[in-house]
This record gives sequence, C-alpha cells and structure tokens, in this order.
Amino acid sequence: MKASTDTRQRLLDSARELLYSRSYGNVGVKEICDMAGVQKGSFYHFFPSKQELTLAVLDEFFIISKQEIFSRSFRPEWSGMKQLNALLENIYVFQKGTKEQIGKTLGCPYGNMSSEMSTQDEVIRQRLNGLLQQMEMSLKTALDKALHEGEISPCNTAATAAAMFAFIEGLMLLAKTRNDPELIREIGAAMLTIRIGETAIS
Amino acid sequence: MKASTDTRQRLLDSARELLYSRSYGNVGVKEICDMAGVQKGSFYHFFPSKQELTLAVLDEFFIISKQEIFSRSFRPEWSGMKQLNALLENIYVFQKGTKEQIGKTLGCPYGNMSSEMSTQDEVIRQRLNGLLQQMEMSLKTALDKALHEGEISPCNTAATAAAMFAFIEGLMLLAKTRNDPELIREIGAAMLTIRIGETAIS
DNA sequence: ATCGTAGTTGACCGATCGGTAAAGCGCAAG
DNA sequence: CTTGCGCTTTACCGATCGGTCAACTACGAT
Repeated sequence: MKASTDTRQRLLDSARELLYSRSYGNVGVKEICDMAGVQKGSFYHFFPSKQELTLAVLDEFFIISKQEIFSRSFRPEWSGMKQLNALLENIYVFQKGTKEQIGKTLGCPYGNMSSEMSTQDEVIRQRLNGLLQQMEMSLKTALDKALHEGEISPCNTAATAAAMFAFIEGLMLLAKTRNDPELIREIGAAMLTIRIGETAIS
Repeated sequence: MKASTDTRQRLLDSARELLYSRSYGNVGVKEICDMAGVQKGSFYHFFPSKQELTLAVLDEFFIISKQEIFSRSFRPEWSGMKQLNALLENIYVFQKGTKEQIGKTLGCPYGNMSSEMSTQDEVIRQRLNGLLQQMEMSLKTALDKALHEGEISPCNTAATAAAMFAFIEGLMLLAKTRNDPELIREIGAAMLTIRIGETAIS
C-alpha cells in the first residue's frame, strides 16, 4: 500500500480514541487495528506490545492536552488566578465537547488509565505518575504567580497545587460518573478556595 | 459438598478482593471461581452474569465502607468539622492498611470501578452514581452540623459537600497513582478549606 | 420410600485474547 | 537487474473469555 508512513499514526489515533472512551482491559488490539484499517501483523511491526502502544498513546495524549487545555489556560499575560479559572473553563469545554459528540462524559484520560492500570502494570503507573506531576507543576507555577502578584496570601504553593490537582481529578471522575459535564461548572470554582499552609495574617 | 450455603458469600468475597485490587476487565470469572474454590457452573447458579456479580460486590462494598469508614467518622457526639477530619483519617488508615498488606495503594473502589465502567455499562454506572450520592450526602450532613454549631460561616453546604467529595475521590486516585497513602495525610486537610457560596460577612 | 429441588460438577460452546511467523509486496540504492 | 529492507498480509498459536448444559448429588418435605 501507499498509505505506509501514517499507519503508525492511524493506530495511535484509533488506540487513543478507544482506550479513552472505553478502557485498557476492554479494548483488544484487534479492534484497534480494525478501526485503523490495519492488519494485526502490521500492528506488531510498529509496536512490540499492547503495553508499549499504551505508553505511546499516553505521551500523545499529553501533547494534545498541552495544546488544547494547558496552552489555552496558562497564558503568560494572564494573572495566576485567571489562569486557574481558565483551566477549569477549558476542562469544562473539553468534557462538554465529548459529551456532545458521543453522548458520554469521559473524564480524565490519565485518571481513567491510572485507576485501571496502576495496580497491574508498574511501567504504565510510573509513566502516568510522571505526567500527572508535570501537570501539577503547572498549577504550582500559576499559584506562585498569583502569590507574587498579590492575588493570594502566602501559603504552601506546592502542597496547594497538589490539592487543587486532586480536586480537578475528582471533579472529572464525578462528572464521568454522573455523565454530566455541568458538574464542573457547578462546583469547579471551589478549587480556588483550596489552600494549604496559609499564614493567615492581617 | 457440605460448604453449601456460604458458596455465594465466598464468591462475593473473592470477587470483591479481585475486582478491587485489579479491575473488571482484567479479572475473569474463572479466576474468581478458583479463588473461591467454586466450579464455574456453580457460579452461574448464584449469579446470572458477571455484571450482576459486580453489582452485588458494589453493594457489599458499600456496607463495608459504612462499617469501617463512615460509622467511625460520623459519630453523632462529634462536631461536624471533627467528623470530616475523622473521615480523612479513617480513609488514610484504610489505604495504608492495604498498602501494608499487599504493597499497593488501591484507591477508592467506587472511583476505580466508575473510571473503567461508567462508559461501558449503564447499569453499573447508575449504581455507582447512587452510592456516591449517598456518601456525598453524609458529607453534607456533617457540614450542616458544622454550620449549625457555628464552626463554619454560612455557605452552600450541598455544593460544598459535593466539592469536598470530589476532592476526596481525586485524593485517593492520586494516592493510588503514586502508590503512596501518605499523600492523603499531606494534603488531605485542604478539604476543610473548600467552600462554595460562602456569604463572607463580618 | 419417593419426589422435588437447591446446589455441584465438569465438559463444552464459539469468540476473542495478546502475540508470532512466514511469505510477499513495492521501492530505493547499488 | 538485483539485492535488501520497510511494510503488509494471512494464517496461525495456545490460552482465556463469558456463558451454557446436562448429569449428578444431597437433602428436606410429603
């Protein structure tokens, strides 16, 4: 065939969609191949195993997340708090998008994968943990900015960022369970009230 | 055999352990039967399908949660805020227990199941949603108590309870991803700072 | 003593699982 | 023209999947 070089990419795309909308254990490589229009033997030419495919999907997801969510939220010209607000809004828009497209609120791809696989595949767990830490760091940077610009009073920004990130993950999980992205709008703003180690002066 | 009547219970116990420590899609009914010392045909005498077994496991998990976590947290003689603090502590103790026993932090059984199954099985999703709402209601009751006793200033307790619950779920998910229950201790207290609809007077 | 029934057993179903092997393809470099 | 190679195709592997089935056992009620 001539469609040669994009075969890997089509496999990646199909796998991303299927793994995100379903799960690791409930999606077979046969199904991924069918959606991509690729033979199974060809799959194993590009990926040595389902596990490696999953790691590649995770990495690609991270790139997409940065493009669609993070770069649209953490704009340098915005204040720290405005950045955090934008993050919530962009997450809402993303979740609402999938709901309108396929009728389902899918939640966080990393959180989903972690729930299922963290106890079963140590390599995947560590990859997930690394990606999650990077996102958490983005929150901390925004918080540091907010602190530096006087938007918030002094606190432990590292711990607060971790707590805010936990809140976001839980928020997406609950939105998925209710199959309703509006939950993000309804209670998302509570994230901004989270604080750890606040030195309550004045 | 003579072990007749407890066969169903042994199946339930095995399934609970396996589904919690692994996942739905990665645990087969054969494996559940083996652990329970039960023949597969016998399994289908008690449960019409893997789905029904899962629903039963969820219900039993809820009973256990109430015994091990909720009843030890929401003691009527305690103040609302003390109850919420106790909840965090009991969750920590529980997660730390599994880590010490099997070396892994398993997170929330409902959150795990929801992540994997909410998009694939509507019946399971609804059951999960119902259980989660009940737990959220417990938080609201504690918050109302705290408000009534003057521990906190007026706010939207229903929305605040939902936000606190989201935080807890995210907290357990992150602890699972890091495979470290200590995270619950490190940032768990942030839950108490969450507030929605606070009418900031004075 | 007999019958109904709850429970058990082990074989079996077609389908799918992740993964392998080998042969064949088009194409570019020699 | 030929060789080598990236890629594709097809058939296949043993294992497991969720679920079914009929035969069988043990026991309690009549």
